[in-house]
Amino acid sequence: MTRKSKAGLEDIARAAGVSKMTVSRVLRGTPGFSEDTRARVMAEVDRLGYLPNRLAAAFGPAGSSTLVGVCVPRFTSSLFGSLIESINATLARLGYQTMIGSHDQLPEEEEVWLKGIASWRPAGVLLAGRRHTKATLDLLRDMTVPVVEIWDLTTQPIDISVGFSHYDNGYEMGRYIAGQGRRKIGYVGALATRDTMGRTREKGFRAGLAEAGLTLAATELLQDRPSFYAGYYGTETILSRNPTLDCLYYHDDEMAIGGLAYLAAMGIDAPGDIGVAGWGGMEAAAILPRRLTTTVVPTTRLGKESAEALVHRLNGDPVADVTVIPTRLVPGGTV
Amino acid sequence: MTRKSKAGLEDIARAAGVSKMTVSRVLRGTPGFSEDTRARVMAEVDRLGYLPNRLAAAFGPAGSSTLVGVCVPRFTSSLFGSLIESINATLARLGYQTMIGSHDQLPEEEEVWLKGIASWRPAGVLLAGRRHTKATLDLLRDMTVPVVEIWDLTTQPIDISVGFSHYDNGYEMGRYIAGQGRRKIGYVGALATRDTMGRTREKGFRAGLAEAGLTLAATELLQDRPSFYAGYYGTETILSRNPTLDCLYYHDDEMAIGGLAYLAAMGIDAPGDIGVAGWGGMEAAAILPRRLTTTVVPTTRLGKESAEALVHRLNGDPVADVTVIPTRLVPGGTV
DNA sequence: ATGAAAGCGCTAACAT
DNA sequence: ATGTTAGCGCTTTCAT
Repeated sequence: MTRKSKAGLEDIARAAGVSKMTVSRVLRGTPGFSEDTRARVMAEVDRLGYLPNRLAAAFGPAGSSTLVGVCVPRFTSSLFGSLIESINATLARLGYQTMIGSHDQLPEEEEVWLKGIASWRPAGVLLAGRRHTKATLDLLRDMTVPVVEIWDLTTQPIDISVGFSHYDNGYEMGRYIAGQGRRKIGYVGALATRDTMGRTREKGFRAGLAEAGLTLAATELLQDRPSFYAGYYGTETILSRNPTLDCLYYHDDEMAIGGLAYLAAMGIDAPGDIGVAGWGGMEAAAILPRRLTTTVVPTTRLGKESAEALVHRLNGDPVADVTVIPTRLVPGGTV
Repeated sequence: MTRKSKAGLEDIARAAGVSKMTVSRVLRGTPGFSEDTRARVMAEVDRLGYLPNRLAAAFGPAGSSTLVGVCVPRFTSSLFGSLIESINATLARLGYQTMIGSHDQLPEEEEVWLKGIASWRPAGVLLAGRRHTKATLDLLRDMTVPVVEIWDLTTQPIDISVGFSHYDNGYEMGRYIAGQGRRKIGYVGALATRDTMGRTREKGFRAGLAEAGLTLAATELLQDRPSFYAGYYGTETILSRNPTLDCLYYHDDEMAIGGLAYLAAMGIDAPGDIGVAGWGGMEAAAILPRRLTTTVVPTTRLGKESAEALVHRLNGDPVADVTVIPTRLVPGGTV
């Protein structure tokens, strides 16, 4: 089934009247051939439609793979979508191929993914997971390749960390909302049973409120993944149990927008009757009738810098252990 | 830099007192070993933390790679996000690893991506591109692996095709909108200079309108990629030039929702003053105050069926050359 | 500037 | 049930 009808180094060498080694040098630009030879070799490469076999190259003692593994919670989120877009574009530009995985906030799934990926001997991996299993950490150590932890900043980076503090994001929003005069504030989260970064933001949020002498009046943690729907129904639920809340902070913008849709459907005015704040800075948040108050995360920059950090490490260039990507709380018209 | 500190088949064989070949058989479950041997081998595998080297396995004469390449226009779209999610989940479940790429509707970018991927000798590829360069077609042929064209249905599938007709989607919406009594209809598209499937839907849309004796009254093709913003500004533009339009059909739901945001901001009522229809069936479309009229595309099913088709072909199981994934026009409250 | 030889870790084919 | 041999296509080393 997987027959190779293709020419190899040997075939080109024969056709060009040189040795395999010379062809290899020409192809990789390693010194050791004349201009005349180069031209002859390249002519044959084109004529025979030579397709390199990186498997063989990566397999050999040299072991130079250009495969990079990237694992995120999921792809169905505007934020992770643009993060992947940026990482992939950056890696592709630098000559690497991206292998993906999603763990749905389950460290065990990340572990399963990593085992499958590790056997391909990737040049490095980027992980957007909150937690890692012991087996994952052991494997990462054994792999002896650069590991970039992205999205959150970890206190103990395995290798390189590029991201920002979710705790600080929540804290900042807590202070902002308290400063707007809101007093009975609720939090609507998702993936209740899993350790998401949203929970970290919630912790920071509580601390920010505490700074102003407030406590979180209600919390609604849904089992579902964050989504527009989840925000819609989560709002319905939290308000049915706590009708007097005057502000809601959401796991992310999609949920906040879903919440706004619920409020609009019920004729509840935001920010008049109730304030709404999201997180992430998705594009849609900026074109709402009233722009959503949220924390903007520069996903494109984060993706680019994390991919570049990995490649710098591979090239032996100096890389900071921790790179902070600044986020920005953007007050909108909803709180 | 890429040193392997890991045990190989040889090490396990020595430790278990058998040959490499026996270890290989145990690991792959190929017949030819006793239960006693199996237990002994597996004990050593665990003890030594053996990590298989698929590079070597795929490289050999057997050439059994479990790498699959997937190329879509972009990742920053709710539809492609859930498509990738579904493809990746399905492939992972079946034991494959996903390598990604995006071509931004440029066949040349798909070609560049494919060349990078092909050298890793993937087991197969899934392509969501509208068009392919000649070099791409040649390379796909030379690769001798299954190729699944997804998203659109092609008249001449290279190998396997899983998708639906974008032309029919547009046609159906054209007839529907005409049937709703709209008469001065405009189309707001994106990526004007590229051959997108949106253009195919537009053609079908025109044909659907023609069926009712109507012609498209205005077209606004933006240079930008489809997005909420693009829909917002595209609507502003088309209406400033054609103030009397009574309905707008958009490249996708994100643009339609952006359009609705513009209309709301300007105090223009939908569907009262102007009708709005999108395409794709993104989740947000269903929670708007008035549900968006759109064509729902079952991205999860499409992803699953296309990935399964690829694996069936690899397993030698029968596969239909063309699989139609039905879409559904869902009338909402916007037209 | 060029070539010859060795070997990466694994599996198919062929013994025993 | 188990072992031995050969070789996948490339790059590294060490000649010349």
